[in-house]
Amino acid sequence: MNYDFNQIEARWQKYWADNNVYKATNNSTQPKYYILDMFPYPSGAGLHVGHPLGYIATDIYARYKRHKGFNVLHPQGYDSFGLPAEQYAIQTGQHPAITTAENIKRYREQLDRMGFSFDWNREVKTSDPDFYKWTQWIFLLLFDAYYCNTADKALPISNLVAHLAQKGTAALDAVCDSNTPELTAKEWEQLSEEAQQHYLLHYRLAYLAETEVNWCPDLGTVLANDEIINGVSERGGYPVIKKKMKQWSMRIGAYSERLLQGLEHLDWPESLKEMQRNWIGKSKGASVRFTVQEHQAELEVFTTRPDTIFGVTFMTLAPEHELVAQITTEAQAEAVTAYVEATAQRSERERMADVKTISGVFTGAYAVHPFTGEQIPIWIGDYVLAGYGTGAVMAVPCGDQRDYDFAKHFDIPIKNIFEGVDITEAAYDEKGNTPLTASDFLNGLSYAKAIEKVIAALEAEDKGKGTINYRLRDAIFSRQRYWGEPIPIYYVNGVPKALRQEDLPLVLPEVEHYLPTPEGAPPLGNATQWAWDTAQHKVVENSKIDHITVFPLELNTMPGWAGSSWYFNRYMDSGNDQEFASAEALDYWREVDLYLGGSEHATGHLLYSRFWQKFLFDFGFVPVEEYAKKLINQGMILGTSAIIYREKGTQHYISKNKVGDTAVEPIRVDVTLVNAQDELNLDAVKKWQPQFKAATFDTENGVFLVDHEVEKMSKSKFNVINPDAICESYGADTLRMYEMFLGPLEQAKPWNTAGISGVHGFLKKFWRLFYNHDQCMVTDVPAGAEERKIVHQTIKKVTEDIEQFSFNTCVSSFMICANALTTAKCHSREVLEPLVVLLSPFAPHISEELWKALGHNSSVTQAAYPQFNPEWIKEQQKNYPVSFNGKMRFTLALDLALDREAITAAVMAEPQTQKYLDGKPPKKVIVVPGKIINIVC
RNA sequence: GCGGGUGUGGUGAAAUUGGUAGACACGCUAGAUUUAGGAUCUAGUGCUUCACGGCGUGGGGGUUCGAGUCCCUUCACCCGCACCA
Repeated sequence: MNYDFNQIEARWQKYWADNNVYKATNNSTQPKYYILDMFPYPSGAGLHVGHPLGYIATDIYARYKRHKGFNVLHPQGYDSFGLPAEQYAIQTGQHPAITTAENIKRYREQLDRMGFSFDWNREVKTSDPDFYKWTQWIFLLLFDAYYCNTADKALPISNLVAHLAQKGTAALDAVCDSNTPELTAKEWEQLSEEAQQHYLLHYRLAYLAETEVNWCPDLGTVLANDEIINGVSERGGYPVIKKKMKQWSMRIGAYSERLLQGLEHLDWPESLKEMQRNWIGKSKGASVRFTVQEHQAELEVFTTRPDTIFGVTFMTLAPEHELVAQITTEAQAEAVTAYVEATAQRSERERMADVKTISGVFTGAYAVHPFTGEQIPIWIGDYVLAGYGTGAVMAVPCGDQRDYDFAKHFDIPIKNIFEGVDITEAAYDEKGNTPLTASDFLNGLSYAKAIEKVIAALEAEDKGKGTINYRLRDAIFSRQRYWGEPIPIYYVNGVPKALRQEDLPLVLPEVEHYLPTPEGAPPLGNATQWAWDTAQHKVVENSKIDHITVFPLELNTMPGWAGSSWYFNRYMDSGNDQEFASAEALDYWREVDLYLGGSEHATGHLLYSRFWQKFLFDFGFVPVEEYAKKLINQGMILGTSAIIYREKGTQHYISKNKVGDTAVEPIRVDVTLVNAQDELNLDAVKKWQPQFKAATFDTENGVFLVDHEVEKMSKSKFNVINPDAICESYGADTLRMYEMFLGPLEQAKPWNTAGISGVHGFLKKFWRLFYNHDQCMVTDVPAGAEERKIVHQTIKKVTEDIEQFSFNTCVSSFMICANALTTAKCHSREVLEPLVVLLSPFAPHISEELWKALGHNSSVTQAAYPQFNPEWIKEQQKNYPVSFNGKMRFTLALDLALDREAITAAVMAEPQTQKYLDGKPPKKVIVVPGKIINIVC
């Protein structure tokens, strides 16, 4: 019987599915272990070889943990709401649900082909109403909550209402919008019901507000900060501009400190934790209030350097700052309006591109210095960001380079407050011990002391206070899209009202067009039929007009990260239609023990999901505040694109080495059209795309050579390698082991199939330890000492390496072991049996088959993990001959040893050693296992 | 600019965490076997030298009996953030 992987793999995959082998139970006497992959978005391109890398790693670990006696939860699902399916719908009219279902089917086939041990009974899809019912439910929970700083947790909004009714905003310490007016209890009572509801929006954790948003005109939607990369949209790379819009937001800022503190105890990659810390961007400083001359207004600024307050020579406001219109003098009005408009029209990208150009305009207004009473001119400049701090800065040109440059550019005076420091060329921005001068009561003080003193003074005079500022901004939660969760809100006279829990899910309605309505409403405005009626809770049939006009529904949908912010809890109890998961299930599984996914989610999904988890924890719905104990980022598998050169403006292509000085442009061609020698298949390329039909090719030595570039694997770059093809020619077990063998899990690496034959050869060699053609080779003859040793070494090494997720070295260990047993012609059951179990997490199909060859009737999945036997090792080590060869050197007569401590003990017990030491204890014993021993006296 | 990371043969990479650097695999060379093979097996393969030997973990310096590993310095590349007051 030869190693017929295709037949073996298909058979065992069917067996596992038919027998529900990997079903996890929610109660077990075994310890639990929850292993999770970041679930994929099912794209139309299907899986490429990069996707399974993480799934293979978690699958190995899951299977290992099962052997070790754990009740393992290893689920999989789909993040199935998203842009590509919707854009396909816009182009073709095909409902995104159909596209998505097709893609999921394809994904599932590909995943099954690789032999993963997922518990598919628990599959989730974020676009499934049974799932998004609970996404909507959590949204309403957030809508119905505010953040109480006193309790340092989220509380029901009813608590806030009670407080307002009793004391107004007095003694209220809660997170709210910066423009929230203060109220007395009486004023609160006098507000109309509507006004009260509007007022509460300042506090709700899911709230509706007029905010500055990132608007992407080409996508026709707003985007969150993490969805913008280098000033353009993450999806599609379209320009993004700032715009004021009424949008739903999530008050994630309320959790800034807890999100920051929570990182301390997480076993996550340091780089990723650092990214989150930077994103949260905590900075300590002070807020200072400046009064504006001839206006009632006060100008509040945030500064990390309140010690430099006597160096202030001007103020700068962001062009979007709300005071701009109010304080600008008539003389300056024209210039200011022009500047504000010009800034608004610049895209985020343009604004980022020329940070060097200094621009700004004087408002004509003056602020009053809180200590000196001096007049300070108020300017506008786009180097001040509207979204950070208060959108206004006190400019200290002597201590801040940007203020310095601005002052120089506009000829604003610069006042030096640093003793003995030369600022004729640049600002002095070090936080050193340089004493302050010309700073009244701060004179002579260093940085730290001055900050302390000035904050005390500000607080004493009620002109400011010590404060902490976070860069983290509230997350915009509305998207003007069709293919997302409907927001379960309706409006009564413009006041947002929550749907009742029994009205959920608010099912996504059918629409004829997936684009915004002619009136500019989001795509849901096209819906003529909602399965929901506001007042009577009846199904509305063709009567949208009445109800929608009376009680319009929210037409925005939720962003892509809504469903992924809590899905890990759903797997614990995915079939539950009463709760998002039962308390019992949540108590049993608690949290994800191992989470694996890419680092690109650092400031998106991984931050939002921590936020939602903390919120659910505050309300007692989940038992733990952090949902992922340990997280590993797998490195991306990169593709190698094939590049050919086209002479500019022609259809003439030139082989790689003949390009020379010719002006050419690089064109990507499909990598599958290129052979291992970098030669392009010219016939195939002419058929591949019409533009090559009439092309001419300048070859060298009769062949056309291509150039390469290593980059992200993507359909648009024609460099995608499909795992199905690898499975077809080598089998899933080879693919699994080869992907692990490629290099360390965390490292990014280009895909190449150069080494795959080595791994495949190992499996064939391993097979031949059991079968020689039709003859089963397994014997009951005991193995020799050498063979036992190598097997025990392999058990020890592989087990240790799995625990450290060092799967590439595991594969090497298996190869070494197989080579040794082959050379020794050892077919002893005694050593083959533990090896099969050891190998089964990596190559489950072949292991099942060989387990059967050993005479077992059950699946290898149920087998106990082989134990490294220290007793046996000790027994062996008694026989290690040790020879003394010189003053400080011993050589052990073995090629490899197992345990450094054991060898040290053995050597110390040697009479030769005792003689050498002459009764004195050694200073240090240095052992290189199996090799050399040095004893230092 | 700030933060994080990586530099080891022709290639992917190991290195028991301070202990024979290059395990294992690809590739390459030679040979065996086979009708043939992208099959299997054997031997060799860091550089240099006919050889003894010498040199080797981006460069320079240091600590140590001993450094790829620790410290200082410098260079190169990758990733993230970036007018954050």
